[in-house]
Amino acid sequence: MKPMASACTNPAAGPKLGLRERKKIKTRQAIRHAAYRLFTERGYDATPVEQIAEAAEVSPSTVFRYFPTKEDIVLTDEYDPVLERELRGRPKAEPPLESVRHVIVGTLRHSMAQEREETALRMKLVMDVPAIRARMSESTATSARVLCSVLAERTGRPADDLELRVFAAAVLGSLQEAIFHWMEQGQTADLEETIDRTLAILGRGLTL
Amino acid sequence: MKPMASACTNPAAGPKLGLRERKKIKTRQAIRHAAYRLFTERGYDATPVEQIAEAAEVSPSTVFRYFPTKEDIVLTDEYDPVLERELRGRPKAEPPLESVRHVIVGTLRHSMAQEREETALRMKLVMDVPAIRARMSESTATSARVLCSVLAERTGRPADDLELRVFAAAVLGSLQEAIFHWMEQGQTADLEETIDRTLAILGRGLTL
Amino acid sequence: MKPMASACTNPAAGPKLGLRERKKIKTRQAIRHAAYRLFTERGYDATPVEQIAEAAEVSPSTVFRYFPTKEDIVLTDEYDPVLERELRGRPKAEPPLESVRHVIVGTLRHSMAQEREETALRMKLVMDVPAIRARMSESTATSARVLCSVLAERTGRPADDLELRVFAAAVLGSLQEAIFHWMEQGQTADLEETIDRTLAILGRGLTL
Amino acid sequence: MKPMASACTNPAAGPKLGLRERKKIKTRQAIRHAAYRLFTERGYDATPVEQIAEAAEVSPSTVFRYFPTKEDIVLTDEYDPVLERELRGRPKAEPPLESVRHVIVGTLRHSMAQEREETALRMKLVMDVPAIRARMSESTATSARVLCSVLAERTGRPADDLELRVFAAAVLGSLQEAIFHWMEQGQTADLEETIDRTLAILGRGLTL
DNA sequence: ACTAACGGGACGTCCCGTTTTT
DNA sequence: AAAAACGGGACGTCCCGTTAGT
Repeated sequence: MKPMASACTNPAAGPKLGLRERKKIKTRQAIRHAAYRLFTERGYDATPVEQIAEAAEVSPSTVFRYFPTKEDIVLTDEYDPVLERELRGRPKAEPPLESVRHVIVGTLRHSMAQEREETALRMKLVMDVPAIRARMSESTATSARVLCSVLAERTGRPADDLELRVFAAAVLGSLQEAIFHWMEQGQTADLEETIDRTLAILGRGLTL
Repeated sequence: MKPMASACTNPAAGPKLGLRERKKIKTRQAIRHAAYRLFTERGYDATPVEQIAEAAEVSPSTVFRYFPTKEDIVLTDEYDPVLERELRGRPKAEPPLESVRHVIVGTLRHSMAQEREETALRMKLVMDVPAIRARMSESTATSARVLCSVLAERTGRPADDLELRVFAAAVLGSLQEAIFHWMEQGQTADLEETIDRTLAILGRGLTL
Repeated sequence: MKPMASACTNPAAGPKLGLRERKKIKTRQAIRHAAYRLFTERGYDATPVEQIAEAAEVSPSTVFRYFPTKEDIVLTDEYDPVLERELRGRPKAEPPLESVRHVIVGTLRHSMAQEREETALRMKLVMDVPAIRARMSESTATSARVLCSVLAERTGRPADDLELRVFAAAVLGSLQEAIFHWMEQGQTADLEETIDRTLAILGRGLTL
Repeated sequence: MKPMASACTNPAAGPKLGLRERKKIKTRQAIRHAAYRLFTERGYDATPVEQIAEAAEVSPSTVFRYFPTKEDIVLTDEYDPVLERELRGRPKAEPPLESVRHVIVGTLRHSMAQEREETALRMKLVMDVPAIRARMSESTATSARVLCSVLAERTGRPADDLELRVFAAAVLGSLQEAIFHWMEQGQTADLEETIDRTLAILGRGLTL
């Protein structure tokens, strides 16, 4: 579940990390931030990696060392482990859709509070840049697998059960659509409420 | 709705087309066939447009005129108009999910009958080649818009109604997943039945 | 047999070639000449393709269109067909070693007369630049195959006959060594005589 | 003379080496083995040094310290000193070609007995991978120099005598060709006999 | 009109030398 | 002293728009 939020790679997180580790995290963020800024200013396709490197004050090689491709600058995040952990933390008896709802809403709320700017830009990029939107589907697929595996465990079904996979695909696909919808409305609506409505639609069965 | 089938661009289809038109369609198919063959032999990324052109006995420029990008060779099809027409042809009173089911199953049955080879390869490519799978999401998005617009008309809702969009996203996302599932099972199951089950899951409401 | 001479790609050769063809040959030569000049001035490794392109007044892309790799600028030539033709032109009854001698000496004489500068530089590059010397062995292998096939025909043996292949390998290997030897002597000796001696050594049987 | 055999760097060989020395040799072998395995699995060009390092459980820097370049992993061996020693060990009066025959056959027999697997893979790599085959010629050139110097001593000629160099070039070139021939025949023939025949051809004088 | 050739630029890979941590 | 990370630069591939020949 990385739809739209970046992982919380707070450099001050653990005091256990060596200087090296901390520096790496800082570099990673520097690159991402520089990229986001430039993407906003002049667009994704019009921003060569070289300029990102320059803005982040690293060499292009370094950018590629951190992010295998340019798209990964936007897409790589560390959310799936979070998703997995949070989901496992929900009570076993809770209806799956309800668990998902809690986790999503919670995560999103956190993102919007901590890194509103960046989260919003990320959403915008996913919406607007075809190359990124395209790559996004890979991310979603990964999250879908994670979701499946957690639900498989909880329900005792095999992880490649059709129903499980349909569940995951429908939920994640719809959530992305919900976010797009919300953004196209100018972000005027209440995002959480939009998500609630979306999942409710899925829960009640698709009729119109 | 192009998930996995190519449009029926049979050059002998309509006797109405002028010689020029028919030649164009033939070229288009020659390129596509050459591309498919090469993609199968050596992989998508390892096949430059130039080789496709060579195999199809046209110039790279020509490939380029027929398909704006390489990915479009795989993805461009002419299905959405078909989808739209078929959907409109369903009785107004029919539940939307049922209409979709009819259209999808019908289309797929036709594809598998007429162009089994190519349809299968196409599915395989969509599953296996990241770049294509990625672009696929664009296709799906387009189909989603078409689906929305038809349903909007039928239900009298606005085309950007949240519920409509969630409906479309959930249905199309799940269908793709269903097809992947079916392929991973070695295509042993009955595809139509798999689709029926998938849509039934969505219709009854997502519970596990 | 491209050991050290470049093919005679005289642009004025055939009056039959269209403007397009002639221009291509000119471009090819322009690139080669520019490269040779720069290699001489500042060394092979120290000359990036970009500078070659600049000097030849074409774009780097064009350089790569003409020569798949930088090494090919030095190594690609069109000599094997010449070798083959000339060899076939020799009387069937002539001892093979004698035929080879004639062809080599003749070709070399021609190169040295027509393009002395370039031939010499080429030899020097093959001697001095490891990467080129390395690639040279590929060239030699190709020539060896050509030589084998001609001799196979003449003698009625299969082309992969051990004796044939040993013949070709020994001859071509020794010739290269002879040329290196001649160059290291400061090109003071008579090259043709050096070659004669070399082949005589092979002909009489390796003893010391 | 490293045509195809790796030096016997058995870590348990000499009890004289200090612990440190032995560890170095082990690392060297670990890297080489890892590299060989990966080259076999996925090809030479497709295996970055970084992966080799990973597989050998050392850092890329370390690989780099042991082997100046990637190609050296395959090519660096310690055979020339062996060649030299063995050659010097042959009786002075023995015809040079006979001495060479003895040494080559002996060495090869040993390699095939002790490290058949690795020797075979090495031969295969030299045949199949252009980059390695190319670098091989460097090796051969070095061996040729060694061969020349030994023969120079024995015959009292200068080391850069044309005849000496032709001798060495012809012998080593032909030997490689013989090995290729033998491999292409599916390694069915007797390798030693093939070598005997090859040197006999050279000894009797090149006629067909 | 059609097609070949070119330009220009981005991408991503690799290599190897240098600087920084550990 | 060993390693990790970085810098810098070259290479070669690809794409797609433009120009120029046939």
